[in-house]
Parts: sequence; C-alpha cells; structure tokens
Amino acid sequence: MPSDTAQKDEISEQRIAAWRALLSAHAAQVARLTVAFAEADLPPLSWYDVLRALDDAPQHAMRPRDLGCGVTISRSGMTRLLDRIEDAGLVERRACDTDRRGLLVILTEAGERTLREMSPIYEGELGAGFAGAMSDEEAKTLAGLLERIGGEAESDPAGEPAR
Amino acid sequence: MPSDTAQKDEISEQRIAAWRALLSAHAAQVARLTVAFAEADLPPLSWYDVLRALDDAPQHAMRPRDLGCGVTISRSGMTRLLDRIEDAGLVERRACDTDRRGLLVILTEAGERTLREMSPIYEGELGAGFAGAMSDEEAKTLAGLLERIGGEAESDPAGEPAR
DNA sequence: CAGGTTTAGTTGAGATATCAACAATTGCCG
DNA sequence: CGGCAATTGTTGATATCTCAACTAAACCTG
Repeated sequence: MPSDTAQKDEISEQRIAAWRALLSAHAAQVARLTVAFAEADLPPLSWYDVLRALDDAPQHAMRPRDLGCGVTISRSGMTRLLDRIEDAGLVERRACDTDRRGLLVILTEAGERTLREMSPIYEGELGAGFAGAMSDEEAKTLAGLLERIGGEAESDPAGEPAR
Repeated sequence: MPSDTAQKDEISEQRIAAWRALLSAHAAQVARLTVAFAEADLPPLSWYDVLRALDDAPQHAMRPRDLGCGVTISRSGMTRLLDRIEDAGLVERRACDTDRRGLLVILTEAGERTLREMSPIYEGELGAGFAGAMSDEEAKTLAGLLERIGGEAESDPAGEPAR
C-alpha cells in the first residue's frame, strides 16, 4: 500500500475520529435526556420517541412496524414497549381496516397531554447540549452530511438491516 | 414571543433536523455493525468497545471506571459485561497497586486475537456505511463540530450526568 | 489520627431487551 | 383458484441492563 490514504481497506484517522465524536455526542445527549426525564418524574425517552412519532403522524396513528424505532428496537421489543405505554393509557391499539394482520397504534388524549409535558424538557435539554453547541448554519451542514447515512435505503449488494 | 427564531425556548428546525439525522445515522451504523459481528459468529459490539479501549490503553490495562462505556452503560452493567468477557477468557481482572479498592482489567492474548478478528469487520462496516459517505475534509468538519458536545466536561450549573 | 464523606466495584431484585417459534394474513405465481 | 413464500404482531424462554443497597478503601478535615 503506497500511502496512508488507501480507500478500500483503510479508513482515515479523520473518519474514525468523526465516528468516535458522533458516538460521544450521541451518548452524552441521550444521557442528558434520560436524566432530565427521570428527574421530572416523566416516562423514559423511549416513550417520548413513540408519542412524538404518533403525534407527527397523520391521524395520530401508526403501524408498529413504522414506528421508526424499528431501527433501534426489535419487533418484540416494540410489542412490549407498546404494552407498557398502552397500560399507562397513552396509546390505544385498534384493528387496521386495510390489513387485518396488522393494527394501528393511536395516541390518546392522555398521551397528547404527556407529550406536551415532555416536549419542553426534551427541547430544553437538546438546546442545552446538542443544539446549543452549533449555529443554524452548522446544523444545516451537519444534517446534510448525516442524512446521507441515516435511515435511507441502502444499496449494499446483499444484506438486510436485521436479518 | 415575537418571532419563530427565539433563542432560549425554541430550537430551530434545522437543529432538530440535525439531531434526528444524527440519531438515524447512529442507529443505522450500530445496526450494521451488530449484524456483521453476528453473521461472522463474533462477540457483540459491546465487547469490541471494551477490547478496543484496552488495546489502545497503555499496558493494555484500564480501570472499569475509565472504560469509557461509562457514558453508555451503568456501573453494574459494566461489572457484568466484564464478567462475561472474562468468562470467555478475553480479559483478566487484577488487583490495582495504587488503589486497593479498584482493579485493573487487562487484555489477554486471546483477547488480542479476538480483537484482531473483529477489527477488519468493524472497519469494513464503518467504511461501507458511515465513513464511506464522506470525504476526509467533511469528516474533519464533522468531528470538529461534534467534539464540542461529546464526552467533554460540561459546565452546566447543577446536574451530574448520572445522578 | 478519628470521623464523616466520597469513590470503586459487586450483588440481588426487578425491569427491559432479544431470539426463536408461532398464528394469522397477505401476496405472488402458476 | 390453490399453494408456497413473505409479512405482521405476539409469546415463552432467556440474556442483558438498571436501581438500590452494600463493602471496602481512599480522601478530606479538624
């Protein structure tokens, strides 16, 4: 190998440093959010993700499959997470008209209320940690860069995301 | 509030988009690594993090406290993670001379060997996913930005990271 | 150096996640 | 239409993580 900057087998130090920085930033921000919710006697971050996704969705309804956490949590994990959130009365499960094996998760009134309690804390902590450390300009750059990787459909030859 | 772009209470859409992109990118890359290790019949990502940290450390030794996972895993979580890795013979626990309540986790030969098996897969997947999507230039920008948030000591008035 | 506080690591009990197997439904293809 | 494959969500068994309580050692303070 002639130089330090081979493309296929070696990854530049810079890219590894970037990945480590991302891991660090992610961990720090998640920890911050977790602590803040706990201190306010509110449900954990995983509940927020679900409630937020539902609130953003048309009809305040979503299939468990689509509850984006798909990437972060297994299918059965989602089932039980929804069990807990439903037991707390924040969502309901309804039959799905168009596909009888699936179902719809719907945000309840209580769910909306809880979400409204959690949101300012979420955004506050985000502003104090992650978002406070960059300008709008920089945020744009960052988003543009990271969106190339994100949940996008990948074009790798062979390999499903979660077997 | 006069406008949409208040500084204290509101976070710009751009910053939220950046945060979501980061979440997405993180989840995608972690999933990729997890699958790749599993398919190669290798230990999980959490083991890699420990082995890698030890290999990078002087003397191939570290205190559990410093095994950076500190941010991602609780103290007891680390205890049991080390239990498993030690049972597999990849690390050893030794008494610590300078502080008799602590101990040193040391990478064994077998641990080094396993790490050498895992590394190419780790770097390969990193290159195929995260690192492949950016230039060195961009990586530098990204790292610079994210390092402002990362594991750095924070200067918030009152609040420990994990109560 | 005695006494209280802090820190490191472990442990038991319980919460939460995963994996594999399953039932029900849908979709494809001859 | 009939049948095989893929998809959706749940469940049981099990792994892994967290929280709170605990021991032991170090640190601080007078």
